[in-house]
Parts: sequence; structure tokens; C-alpha cells
Amino acid sequence: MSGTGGEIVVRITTGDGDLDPRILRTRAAVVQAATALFLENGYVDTSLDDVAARAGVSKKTIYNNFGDKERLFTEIVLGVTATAEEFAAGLTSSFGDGRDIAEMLHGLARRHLDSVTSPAVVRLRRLISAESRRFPDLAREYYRRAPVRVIAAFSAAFADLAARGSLQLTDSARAAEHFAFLVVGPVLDRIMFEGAAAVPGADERDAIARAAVSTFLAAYGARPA
Amino acid sequence: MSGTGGEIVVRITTGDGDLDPRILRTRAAVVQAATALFLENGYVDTSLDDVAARAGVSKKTIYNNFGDKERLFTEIVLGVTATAEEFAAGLTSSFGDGRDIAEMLHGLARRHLDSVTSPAVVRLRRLISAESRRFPDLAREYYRRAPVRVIAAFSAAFADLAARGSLQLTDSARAAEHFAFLVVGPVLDRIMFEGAAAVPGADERDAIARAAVSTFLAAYGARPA
DNA sequence: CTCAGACGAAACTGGCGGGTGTAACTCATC
DNA sequence: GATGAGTTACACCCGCCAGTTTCGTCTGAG
Repeated sequence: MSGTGGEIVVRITTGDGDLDPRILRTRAAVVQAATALFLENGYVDTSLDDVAARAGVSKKTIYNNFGDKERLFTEIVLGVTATAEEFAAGLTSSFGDGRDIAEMLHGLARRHLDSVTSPAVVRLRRLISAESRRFPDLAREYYRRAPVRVIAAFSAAFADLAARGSLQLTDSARAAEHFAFLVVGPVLDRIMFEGAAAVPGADERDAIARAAVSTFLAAYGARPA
Repeated sequence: MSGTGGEIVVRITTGDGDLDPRILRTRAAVVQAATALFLENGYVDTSLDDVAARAGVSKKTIYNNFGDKERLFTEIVLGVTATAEEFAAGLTSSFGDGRDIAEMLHGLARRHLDSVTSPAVVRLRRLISAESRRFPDLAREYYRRAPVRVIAAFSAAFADLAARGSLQLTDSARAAEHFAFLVVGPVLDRIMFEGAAAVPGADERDAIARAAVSTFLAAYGARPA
């Protein structure tokens, strides 16, 4: 609606556009409730009655705004994935020209480990993986947008460091994979089975990061002389 | 009922004991059908009507033999886990005193990678992980019996090699984790989202193993002199 | 003021699936 | 050839849940 002769802008997928504020409030409440419930209980064990009750909204309203349960789910998951994606994008941003490369890598490892073990990411990973049979496209999309993107960022950063002589490598993508999974491999594997309860404490995370950096630098560090 | 003063031997959990052969055949058919269906479709999307139909058995018989769906599921999963466990146990058995340590490690890496990417293991991992909220004890049990056991075997093998001077390390458990996830980390992560379709071909698997061994030896190999 | 359209509460439909009850059948054993 | 355990076919109950319908209410536009 609106302007004088202007085009009607339909901005559904972008979410917050210029819509009736009532609809916005309603959608926000539903999204918030559904996000919490899906992440907590999974797809099948979350009924839309639950979502409606938690959102303080009638079930019909959910159907009016989201079509059906599958579309609600994909919208929820893509939304959370987007925030995870932003977070991942910031991982290597502060990866400037530090002096001590070991220290730089340690910081990167810690940030990577902390991000992967954060409750939100843990729940998201487990949810998407668990529903990947029912939503294969969604799972592929998440994988492409989060883990793949992180490795790619590492790869670019390592290629830079190699060009400056701080690292020695021929395949920066492989080096990025090695770094990433030296850091998060074991804990990631355990988390898939035991959930957030398996996340190690800060001290252990620090030890993991240190050991990973040490192994990585032994293989990819610049020759001392 | 029963013999002249003899005790009644109930040997349910051991499975094949000296039971009525009819029970054995029935249980075997049910287990086979349920294993295929659970691994293929997951827990919720497998109905006991499906299982009964595939096993050529009445639904009532399933309930007579297994009690309820949850018990059937745990029995199935523990059964498949047991075979995966045996398989894992054999990983380091042929890890004798080879001459070239790089070659030995490469063989170990290939076997590890092949085992983790085998269709049966892929499906089992995805199934258990997906149902770990519903069956947390089962998930813990699997994790303890398969991944943890593999790492432990690596750790023992590496400690041996270190004692003989073929490797240089202070924490064999950490070294084992590093080795394991250098090899299978990336593919494992991808498989959790994309399933068996994400398993790389033989050539790529070989390249992965080679790169992993190279990185591992740079960090943990014995000093040349 | 009126009308349209969205919202809300609640009841409802329809299908699915776990689990049960029952009566008849099979087959080894005594 | 009778007994009894195990199996079968089949009907059935029941709860859950996606999705719909009804009806009443509110709000904002003209």
C-alpha cells in the first residue's frame, strides 16, 4: 500500500519491511517461540500447538503467516543460520598483521573453538544434522554457508600468511582443513552424540587450542632459517 | 512348567542361546528388517507396521519378542554398534613393526578413513546422532564403544612407537586425536549433513590420507638426527 | 459508520501409529 | 492325539498432531 503511484513493494523473505506492525509483532513472536522449541526439541517433537501456545498466538495465525510447518521450519533454520554465518565471517576479520604468528593462531583457534562450542551453534548443528534426511536442501545450504565458509576464510588467511613468508604451504585449503579440525575435530564429534554437556571448560579449550597450534606450526610453520 | 527340579534358565540378552528355534528365526527376521528400516528412515519415520511387513511377521509377534518400540530400537542399535566395535578393534591389530613408518601410518589412515566412510558406519552415526535426544544413554554408549575406542587404540599404538623411537610425543592421547581428525575430520563433518553422498572417491581418500600423514609426521615424527 | 481483513479461541477432521485383545493355527513334545 | 508355547490375522482403542472450520472481535481505511 501506499505512496502516490509508487510500486507495491512486497518484501516477504527479507522479513522486516514496511508491513503492518501487527503482522511484524505476530511474526516475531512466532519466530522466537518456534526457534526456541525447534532448537530444543527438534522438528517432529515440536507441535504447532506448542509453538502457538508459547508465542501467545493462535495456531491459525501461524498458518496464515507461514503456510505450513515445513516452511516455518526452513525459515527458522535459515534465520539462525544467517546469524551463525555473520559470526563465522567475523572470525578472521581481526586476523591482522600480528607479530607472533603462534599467538595469532592461538587466538584464532580459541575463537573458532568458542564459536563451535557455543550453545546456539551446538543446537543448530544437531538440529540440522538430525533433520537432514527430511530437509536435505536445508542441510546442504547450512553446510555451505557455515562450515565451508569458515574453512574458506582460514584458507584465504593462510594463503596471505604464506605469501608473506609466515607460513610454508602448497595447498592452503588443505592446511585450513587441518587447522580447523585439529582444533575442533574431537569436541565436534563428541558434541554430535552428547550435546552441549560435552563442551569442555575454558582451561581445557585453551589446552586444545595450544596443542592444535603447536601441531599445525610444526607442519606449516616457516623454516626458522 | 519345566523339568524335574532344574532351574529355569532365562537367557534373553545373550540372544542366541538354546531357545525355541522358532523364536530364533522370528527374532532374526525382525532384527534384520528393523535394522534396515531404522538405518534408512530413522526412528520416528519407521513404524512397527513397516517392520512387521518387511519381516513377514505379525506386529503382535514383535511386541511379544521385544516389548516395545524403544527396546527394539536399542537392541538394534547396540547390535550394529557391536559389529562396528569389532571392526574398530581390528584397526590397529595389523599395525606391526613395519619398516617405513610413513607407509604404516598411511595404511592406518586409509583403513580408518575407509571404515568411517563405509555406508554402514555412516548410517549408524547419523541415526544415533539424530536420536541422541531421545536416547541419550544409547548415544553415550555408542560414543564410548566406537570413536573413543578407536582413539584409544591409536593412542596405545603411538605410545608404543614413541617408546621405540619412531615417534616423538609427550601426550599420546592428544597425538591420537590429532591423527584421527586430520584424517577424518572434514569428511566426517560433511557426512553429518550430506550423508553418504558426500563420501569422496578412492583417489581423493588417498590424497586425504597422504596429507594427514604428512602433517602428522611433521609434528610427531622422530627427529632425523 | 461501515466494511474488509486480520486476529483469536476453540472445536473439529482425518490420518497415522503405538500398543492391545482375541480366536484360530502350527508344530514340537510327551 | 493332547498339550502348550509361539505365531498369525484382524479388529480395535487411543492419543497425537497437521491442518481446517467456525464464529466472534478488533482495527484501520474510506
